[in-house]
Amino acid sequence: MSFDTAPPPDDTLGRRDRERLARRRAMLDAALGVFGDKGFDGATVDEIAERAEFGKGTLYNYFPGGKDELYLTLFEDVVVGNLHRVLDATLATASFATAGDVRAAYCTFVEGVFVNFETHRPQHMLFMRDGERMMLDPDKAAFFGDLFDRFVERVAAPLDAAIAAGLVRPLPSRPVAHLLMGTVRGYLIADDETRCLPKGRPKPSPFATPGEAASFITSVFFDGLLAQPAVPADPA
Amino acid sequence: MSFDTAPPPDDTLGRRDRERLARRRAMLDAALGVFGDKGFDGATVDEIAERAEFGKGTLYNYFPGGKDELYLTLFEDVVVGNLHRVLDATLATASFATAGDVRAAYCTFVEGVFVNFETHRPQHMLFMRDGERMMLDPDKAAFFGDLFDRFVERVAAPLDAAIAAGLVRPLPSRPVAHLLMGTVRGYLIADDETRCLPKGRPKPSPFATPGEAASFITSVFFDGLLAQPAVPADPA
DNA sequence: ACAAGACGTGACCCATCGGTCACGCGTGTT
DNA sequence: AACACGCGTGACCGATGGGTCACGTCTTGT
Repeated sequence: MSFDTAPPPDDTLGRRDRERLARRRAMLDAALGVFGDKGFDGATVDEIAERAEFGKGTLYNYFPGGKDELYLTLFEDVVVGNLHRVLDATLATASFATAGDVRAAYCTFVEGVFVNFETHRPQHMLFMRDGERMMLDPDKAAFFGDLFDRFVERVAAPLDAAIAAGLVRPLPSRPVAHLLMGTVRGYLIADDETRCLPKGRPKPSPFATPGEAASFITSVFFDGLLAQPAVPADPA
Repeated sequence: MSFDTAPPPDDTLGRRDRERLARRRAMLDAALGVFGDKGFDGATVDEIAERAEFGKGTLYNYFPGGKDELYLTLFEDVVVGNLHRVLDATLATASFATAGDVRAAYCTFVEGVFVNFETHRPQHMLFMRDGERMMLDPDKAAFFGDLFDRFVERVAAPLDAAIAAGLVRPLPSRPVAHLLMGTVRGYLIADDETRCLPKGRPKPSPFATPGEAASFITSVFFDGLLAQPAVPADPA
């Protein structure tokens, strides 16, 4: 597991500063691993320090806020950062001429989220699992709520354009975006729940690739379940 | 907060047995409150015992498995029990003649879940928040996965009928049910996340009543987002 | 009325863990 | 080469909380 967030090391930085940066990264990397494996409450600062191959004191030099600071930093930089980057690479750069374009753009976006999830499962499970727990603390709740809210806003923006162009039904865009993100999240959580099933029960989500799962969700979301209108699904 | 799950006290039981039952209930009730307020890790057995107005030792007499046993019992009896009862009262008794029937039945079901959620927020947050954390332990993961799986199966069954009748597109029913439950869950989680928002940001989900939220989700799910087919939404 | 046992009790035990701090090594400076 | 200081270090501390157990009380059966 490794970051793909940090900006390329800036050559204008002194050696000392670069070393500091590298250590910070190593520590966050280790924290990510431990948090991912054990969850927030299950993780211990000792184990993080050990995995980072530093003394616990050193860790507190770099992150005086301790466990919480590590977690929140990780969350904002890595998890939310990843999601925004997926968004940048898909929805944010899309332009719509037809309803099929909208559908395809959101499908690509959702697929991107799933791929990102596959690649960085631990940090996302961290998000899914412990983010919600943080809601119990009002300060953290505000922090998380704000991050989520900002993200939803960016997901909603292209929808507004599509609605203005008459390509999508005039539903309120923010609730739709909210629902879409909730769906993705709920799907991933529920999927994880059935990952290690007892006996030989058939998995309820038999999608082999993120692409299949994404087009399934997109199909439901954009075309609806009903047979009546027999939507001629626009090939991307 | 109080149970609405326990079967009416059986008169065939001796006084001793009825007392035991009542105490169990009081303990579970207290545990539910504390877990709901503090989360699984945040809750302490002492506080549960105190709120139940019993000694800690007594609590261990009734639940030798301690904290875990309390939590798992609670989860299965209360949370999953509630959901099954909602399902019994809605989907399980519905019969479909038209596509509108299907749509209405699932809308009622989703609304039922939302209403239940409003009424029993703590236990459901317990489910949302800490259920996922339990996945880290393989044994518990099997337990939760199985419960969820069984529930999904029941949600999927009416869909099969609707598909067989040609009312719903021939999508695989279990993944659809899986997705629907994931959506509801994701919606509720995301909604909770924005419940205590900083500043005066507009809430992304402005639905005042469970009914509105449910018909919104149903509309997206059944009619799709696209404007093209202009689905004539069947009034229930 | 007395004995016996069932059951509630909370003080106690000990493991765990987040966080601290006095020490000393190594680096860079004079 | 000697000195000084930044910084890494891990032993240590205090709090917390899950789980136990010897004791007392209250019911029950004789």
